[in-house]
Amino acid sequence: MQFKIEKKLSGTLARAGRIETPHGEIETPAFIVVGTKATVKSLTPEQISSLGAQAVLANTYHLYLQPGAELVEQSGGLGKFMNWSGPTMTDSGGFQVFSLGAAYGKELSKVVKITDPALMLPERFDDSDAPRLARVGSDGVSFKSHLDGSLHYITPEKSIEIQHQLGADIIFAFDECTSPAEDLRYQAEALDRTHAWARRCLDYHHAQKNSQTQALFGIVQGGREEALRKQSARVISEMKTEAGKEFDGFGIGGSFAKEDMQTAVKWVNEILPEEKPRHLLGIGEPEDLFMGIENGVDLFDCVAPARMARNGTLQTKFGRINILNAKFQTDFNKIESDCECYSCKNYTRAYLAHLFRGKEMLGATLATIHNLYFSVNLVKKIRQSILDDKFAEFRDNFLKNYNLPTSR
RNA sequence: GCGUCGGUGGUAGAGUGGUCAAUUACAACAGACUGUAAAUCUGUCGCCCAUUGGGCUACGCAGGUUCGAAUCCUGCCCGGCGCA
Repeated sequence: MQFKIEKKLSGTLARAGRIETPHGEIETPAFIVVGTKATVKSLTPEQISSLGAQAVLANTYHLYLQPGAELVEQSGGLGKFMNWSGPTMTDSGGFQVFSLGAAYGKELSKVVKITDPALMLPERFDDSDAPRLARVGSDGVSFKSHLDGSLHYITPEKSIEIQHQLGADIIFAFDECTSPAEDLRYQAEALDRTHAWARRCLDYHHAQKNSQTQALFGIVQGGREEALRKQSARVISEMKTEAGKEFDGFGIGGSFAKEDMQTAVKWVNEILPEEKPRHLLGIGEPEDLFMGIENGVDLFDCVAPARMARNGTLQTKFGRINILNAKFQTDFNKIESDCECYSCKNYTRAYLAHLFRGKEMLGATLATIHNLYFSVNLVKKIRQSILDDKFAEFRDNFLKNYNLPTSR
């Protein structure tokens, strides 16, 4: 994998560039489409490609459980298996440490509000006895399968081994994504673990020949704490094997309070080496994309557009609409005026409303095409605005419209 | 005509003397969703005020029994089934 910066936007950390992988290029900044179980839910690869997506991110934990990493390997690797010929990535399973662990059964999500009850606890308490499917040990994480209850112990080496079998172009170190509700003591402890695991991932990766074709990104954690974030950025970016091998790029992970996200990203990206790509894991609402790019992020992935699409919420430049609202039954306009996606070029809001009310599968497909096009294309337009030196103008104009509280 | 079973909120369908404005599901109306435990979840869902709460009208129609009836009795109307 190689990364080239084409243009930097002065006065900010923003840059436009391109990543070369064995399966093609990714022009950055880029919005990577999520295909957790080797499928972007409801879409064929042709549809993924024609909406403009450049790469697909799948998940180690999910594919390990089903259908199994060996099987994917036998089939010729992730891309071959799912018939996606472009670049692929796999997340390490680190997010599942959070979503199936501390966040299991709770209302905690990847991004919380600073006023969230979970953050407002008068005192921290130990809830490690609460039901959860993932438990952190010193050596790795034990998972109780959400599919059949079977037990699995994932170590850093195991995660990399699975990711080697899956064979994506870019893979991630196994980390511990922490809850934003954890106290400083726990965040520091978890960060030490994430660093130790990163080291083991890096060592294991470079001991295998897969390291010649697959790139490994290290993940920065540290929660909401400036000192921890900066420490993590330094540790991960300076980490080397005995032979001097480093991470090929970086992920910025964690569960954020929305209000803290910008500062956290900035702290980190001011430290990470400029010449390597940075991926802001799991983030991708429009405001976040502008924020991330302005603060030096090259890659995003986010399930929100696809999930929202399946649940009937569609993106427009004037904000979201819920296609299930009564008024759309007789609205014969496009989902979004001026949108060039397949769904907008061929169907009306009224038709989408009908499909959703009838619970027809095509509704999910058309909505997903639109929402993913919206996010992918938004980042492409931001990229172009960097190349044209019109970033601030484009951002201000977009956000002004997007946040209009008026009719959509 | 006789017998029999049944008529409950937009729909289906619980309830069979007080804890019933009435379980539940669907529909309807809104909301949420950020490295996918998610084609999911949450709220509202007789009318009128209200902050907790209160008032009113309601379980085919009309009477009745009872302190109290969706629930019991009588008659009527409507529907299914059986026998003529």
